[in-house]
Amino acid sequence: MPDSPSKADFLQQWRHALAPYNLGYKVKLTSQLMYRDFLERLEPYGLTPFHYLVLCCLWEEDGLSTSGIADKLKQLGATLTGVVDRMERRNLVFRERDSSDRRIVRIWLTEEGKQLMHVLPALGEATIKKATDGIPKAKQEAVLEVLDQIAHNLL
Amino acid sequence: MPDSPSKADFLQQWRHALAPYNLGYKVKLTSQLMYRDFLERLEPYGLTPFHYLVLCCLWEEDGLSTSGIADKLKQLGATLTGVVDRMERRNLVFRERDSSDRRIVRIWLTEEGKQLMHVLPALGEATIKKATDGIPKAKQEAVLEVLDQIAHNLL
DNA sequence: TATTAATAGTCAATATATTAATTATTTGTG
DNA sequence: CACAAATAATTAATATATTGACTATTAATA
Repeated sequence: MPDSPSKADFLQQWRHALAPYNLGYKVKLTSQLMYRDFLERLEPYGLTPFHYLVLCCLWEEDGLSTSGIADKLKQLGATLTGVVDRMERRNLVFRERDSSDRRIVRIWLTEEGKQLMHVLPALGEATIKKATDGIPKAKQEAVLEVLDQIAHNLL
Repeated sequence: MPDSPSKADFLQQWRHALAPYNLGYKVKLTSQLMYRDFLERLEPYGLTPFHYLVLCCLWEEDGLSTSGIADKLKQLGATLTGVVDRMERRNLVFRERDSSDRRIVRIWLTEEGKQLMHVLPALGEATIKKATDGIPKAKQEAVLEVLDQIAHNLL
């Protein structure tokens, strides 16, 4: 005889909360799979998806502070420090202390960082296109709304 | 004068592909926020969300191989090695070589690992409940479907 | 059966993430 | 003004993740 029926019943009752059926796991996996696909597309440029997120912020407003980027992306400052370190080494950005408030470090795009604006968004779009292939536009919109609502609920 | 209008227009055209508006970023953020919330609930037990995922697999079928768990969760074997190391140190599971095929390492629940089945799913549900507060059930179901479709498209 | 293939797992190097501690600077208040 | 509190950024320690290399074992095949 396999496991007693009570255990299977118990697990079935909690199915919505158990991996690999629950929302948390599915969101995590989706995030990971999109990360993998995008990382592969960025590979020829020696960039990572996180570099892209930071570049997006700076394309919109160059010279943001470390915490300004962190706020915009809902990331922790400590994470940004490491990412900006590697972006600086990769010659995408450089740091500069704010002269009027020397606690603040401002991040500026290099010429290369600026020029990538004309290349990278198309790569991001390619990942999104592959991911959402066959999913009706209305459903895609609904998902974006739900994700915004979840973020709002947890922030 | 601020930036030339052409740059703003250019970015507006790519809005759906740019952080923090694009699908990839929103999925990543949602994943991170649910991770943070769940991690906090697991803190009294000294566990992480990843430990929970592995435990879910083993509650359903104890004695899975490392790659069996990796397959079920779509994770890489190399990642599982580290996670199982820490779960073993935490006394949640133990490893055993398969006697008929000595390449295979089977992962077994300890008594503590088994007992947590009666505690942890409620914590996972609490995170999901907080995350999906105010979102109609139909919309939640639609999102789960879309996430499955995306995973299918990228796997 | 002697080798070659393939498979299972681990290890090493690097890049996110999180928390907690630390430094430098500025603000607020008595 | 002096000094405590708040803020910005970094560092350290630990835990995911990814790729590529490596070991041990088993399967496949000439």
